Amino acid sequence: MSPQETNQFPNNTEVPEIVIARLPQYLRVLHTISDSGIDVISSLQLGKQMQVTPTQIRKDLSHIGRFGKQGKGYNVGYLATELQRVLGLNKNWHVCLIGIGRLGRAILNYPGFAPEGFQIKAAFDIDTAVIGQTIGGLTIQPIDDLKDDISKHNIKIGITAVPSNMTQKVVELLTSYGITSILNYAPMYPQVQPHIKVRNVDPVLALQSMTYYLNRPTNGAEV
Amino acid sequence: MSPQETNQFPNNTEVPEIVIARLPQYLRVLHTISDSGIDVISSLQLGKQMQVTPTQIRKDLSHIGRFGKQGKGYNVGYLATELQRVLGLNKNWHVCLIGIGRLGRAILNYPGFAPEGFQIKAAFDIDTAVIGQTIGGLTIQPIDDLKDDISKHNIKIGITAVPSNMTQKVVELLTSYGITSILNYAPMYPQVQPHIKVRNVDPVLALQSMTYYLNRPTNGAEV
DNA sequence: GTTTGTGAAGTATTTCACAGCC
DNA sequence: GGCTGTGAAATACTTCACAAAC
Repeated sequence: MSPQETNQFPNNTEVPEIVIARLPQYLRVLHTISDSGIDVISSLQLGKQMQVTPTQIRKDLSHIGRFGKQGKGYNVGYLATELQRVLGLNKNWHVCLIGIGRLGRAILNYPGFAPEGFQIKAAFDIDTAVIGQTIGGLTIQPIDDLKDDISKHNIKIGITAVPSNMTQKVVELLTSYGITSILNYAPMYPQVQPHIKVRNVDPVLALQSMTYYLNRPTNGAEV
Repeated sequence: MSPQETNQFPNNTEVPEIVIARLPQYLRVLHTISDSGIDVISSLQLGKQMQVTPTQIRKDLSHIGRFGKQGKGYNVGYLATELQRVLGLNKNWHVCLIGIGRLGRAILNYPGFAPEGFQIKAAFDIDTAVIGQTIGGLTIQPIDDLKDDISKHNIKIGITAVPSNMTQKVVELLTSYGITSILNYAPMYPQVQPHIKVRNVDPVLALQSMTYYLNRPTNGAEV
């Protein structure tokens, strides 16, 4: 396949969402591999490093294109670039944050978003005691500015860090202004239309899904 | 089935992990339903509220027992209690935290764990500038105390908030001391033996799995 | 010789549909 | 009449196995 072919969608079937969710993980590992000076890697080696089967890597990648060379493997830099392109990570995304409580402040100060191309351009609250404060270089605004700021700053992603009982309302506000991607930190899962993507960050739920196994007799410990 | 029967394992086949991961979500919604004064709920109503199919709820619950009444539905309080029991959430769990950087501090101050029965009993770091400080009522200890503290405080769960390049080592340390449940905040997935459970909290990965859809022509937006 | 990309086979998970019970 | 619990059917996902490419 010649490089100038536009092959962003090699077939007309949907890429399974579970595959999409794995691509950023591949990308991240490719970056560390690239940093260590390795130029070419096989699905076998990559799979060993990630503890996934090489077949899964090849099958996943086959959903979005053909990036490898038989007998060789994948060019690390090229594959990373292609994954970034497919995932839309070759540009910056503008994000807004709703809810400047304890958690919201931590998010504003979290240094992990910007280097990955996610820039928090505006932050909102309803509490007049918070509005006007400057945190992490951003001045907190009243929620009424949300609509205008979304278009002004070309914001495509919303982060919600408001109390559970307000989250559904805030999510509906965001989607009514055209936001289709939401990262939700509240411990409840807002209901949205199918074309809206929500990812929930929920450490308590993660803990609660492990205690089940702490209760069992230690199966597999004989390994 | 009489209540005094021990039916914690209605059959000898494994409960799928994907089912276990959904049970805490059911539990959470049941609590809010209970708070609103409703005593009995059908899988249809519950499914509407959670936007999942009633069949899935019934099938999931059937893996761990029979909790409903035909023609009626589920007693909210009873089902919640049973889910708590099966998940091991009817007791407190002792947790330790490794890594007291910016993120670790936020975790120590996060008020969401304790009400759900997860108590951070000890916190560790290797930085002598941090060791000895008191944060959120806990005195930060050197990592060398980890082994003793795990047995002293009956700690069963570890939270890692150390840099990516140290996470694998810290996870191996924890598992070598008998920890089998780990909540990992580092943006890398540590490799562990099959009987060790790891849950990763990774907001950047969550964002990166949404940008794919932001790039597409808005499919489904015609709804 | 090595490794990809992929149909086919095999598993896992979800949904259907209905007997049995309230 | 309404709803659960569950085999059977359908769908989704993973793994196998191998032809084609290097």
